[in-house]
Amino acid sequence: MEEKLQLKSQVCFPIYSLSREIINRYRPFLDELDITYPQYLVLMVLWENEVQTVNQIGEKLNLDSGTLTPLLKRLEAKELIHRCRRRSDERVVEITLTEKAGSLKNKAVLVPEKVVKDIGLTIEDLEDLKRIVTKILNKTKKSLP
Amino acid sequence: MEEKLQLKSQVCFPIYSLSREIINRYRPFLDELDITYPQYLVLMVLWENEVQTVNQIGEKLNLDSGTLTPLLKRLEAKELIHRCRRRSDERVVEITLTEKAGSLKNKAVLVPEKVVKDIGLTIEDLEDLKRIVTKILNKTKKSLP
DNA sequence: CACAATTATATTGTGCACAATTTTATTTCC
DNA sequence: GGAAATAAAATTGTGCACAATATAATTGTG
Repeated sequence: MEEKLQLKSQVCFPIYSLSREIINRYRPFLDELDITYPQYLVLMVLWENEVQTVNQIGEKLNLDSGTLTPLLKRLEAKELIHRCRRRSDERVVEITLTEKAGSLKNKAVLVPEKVVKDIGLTIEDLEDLKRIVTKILNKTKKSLP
Repeated sequence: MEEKLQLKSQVCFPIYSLSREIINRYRPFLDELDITYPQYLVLMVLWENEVQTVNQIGEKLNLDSGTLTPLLKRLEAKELIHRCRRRSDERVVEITLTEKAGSLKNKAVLVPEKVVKDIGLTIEDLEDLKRIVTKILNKTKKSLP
């Protein structure tokens, strides 16, 4: 019993720890762009497809409206997005990028490689990590109720 | 540039995503014990060593007092820990487990394997994941300023 | 011994996450 | 066409994370 409860034998703790650690490494670079990591993720989703509903963004990031609504309002306050209800269905809020967000993209694209270099990760590290994490993420989705 | 900014080519997003996913899988089991995942981590640290200061807990979990102080007060309110200033140095708050926390341990020890089974992870998944995540965590620590 | 520097924790403020509930709009089905 | 069911966001409330600052005790130094 003792062994099972030791932090070092836990599976989730290293992942939880690494997730926070990497986000902390992103912080100084994202501070320069005046955005947070979750805001950066939302912008990435939008850079891939410039018009999306709150729901569509939420599905891609696994975040609900309770998280997204205030986050999107902050992005709107920074003038990086517009929030506008769809004329044909007023329940839906469509999110679009502003020009300011477009010009941010040039700087944003450089951030991940800066972080990787900063930490000192190799291509092998990244590929190993991504392969196993993606594999397990797929299992978590398949095993849903 | 397009490719670099796609969510699927990001390193951190899968880890951030997996971390939240696993914590969500822990939730139903931890709900039965009436604790959260971060509270569970603090208890694990204490089950390894029954008397520790706030600082010692923070070092093991990489959490600061801004996070730990309110969390520890909630654990105290649940009567799982005691908080007591050290007589010989009043700056230090020593955290000790209550008997109630001791009896929780028997149930807590079973949680991780339930989660692993629930998701459908194999021993190989776990070992692969832990090996690469730990390797990268070590790099992040070595590369600190 | 006094006082500056250090140490340990607490406080404050912002921003996620997520559950539960509410609001408003749209469909569906008699 | 109107009530019930459904759908999309928003709201509310709790609990982390983390930066910045404050508070209080201890230690080091002249």
